[in-house]
Amino acid sequence: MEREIERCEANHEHTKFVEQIRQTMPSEERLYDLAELFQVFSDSTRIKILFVLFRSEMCVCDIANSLNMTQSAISHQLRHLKQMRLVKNRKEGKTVFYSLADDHIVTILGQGMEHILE
Amino acid sequence: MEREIERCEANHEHTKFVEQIRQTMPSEERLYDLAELFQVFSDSTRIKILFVLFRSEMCVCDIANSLNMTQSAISHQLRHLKQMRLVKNRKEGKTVFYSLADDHIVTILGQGMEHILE
DNA sequence: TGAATATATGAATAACTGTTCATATATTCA
DNA sequence: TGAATATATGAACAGTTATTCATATATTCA
Repeated sequence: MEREIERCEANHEHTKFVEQIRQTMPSEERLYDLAELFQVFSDSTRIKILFVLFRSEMCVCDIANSLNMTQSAISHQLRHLKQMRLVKNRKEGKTVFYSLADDHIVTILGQGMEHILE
Repeated sequence: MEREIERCEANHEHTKFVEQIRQTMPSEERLYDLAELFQVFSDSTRIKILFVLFRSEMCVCDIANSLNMTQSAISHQLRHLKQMRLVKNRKEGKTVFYSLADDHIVTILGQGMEHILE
């Protein structure tokens, strides 16, 4: 798709093109939510947790052991993951089992992995 | 130094699992790279830039105008996007045109958008 | 050449984030 | 009951980050 090249000179703030972009851009709120979602993927501890849960549901203690980290650190991160609806949990006695919430997670991680391996 | 493994009742049943997970997990380096990639998606300014470039290539000045931000702020962010190979650029005289680097970006943003709209 | 323009970048700062530590809550079972 | 266990959470601290400001670099053109 070819496009006419616009020169950067004073007063292009109101060019048609810039106006179009401003109008077709998702709302500030959605863009913020989107950034917030990816923010959850932006920490290697949280990514590790997701990889672990990709295999099967697991309790907090086992996640911590698998990743060689403290229960507290994992619990804090699970909180973020849950808030962003990337994981869900179920309680069984004293134990809380976490699992992946939906399929977007696998796709997103997969695409990310493809990108960095290119 | 290896941390002491914390015991929980559930853990007794899953010790073998924990070992398996440790072995099938991607390397620390890859997990770190993956987190770093998503970190780039985790700021709404950078997401806005990607949305703008999704439409067509564009010079720094026009991106700044479209988003109503300073040239400096945009330039700093484009640097991050370029470092992570999410955008590429070409120079034409004084002007530098940026564009999306590959298709993973569209997929990742699309999946993210689907997730938050659910 | 020098003025004008487009972009890049270093430093500073305010805001944010992940982990640890201490402790709270919730559940089981003796 | 109370002890033991699993998880959650508030506060603090160290490290990171996005923007601004000032300025540098690069290019065009008169």
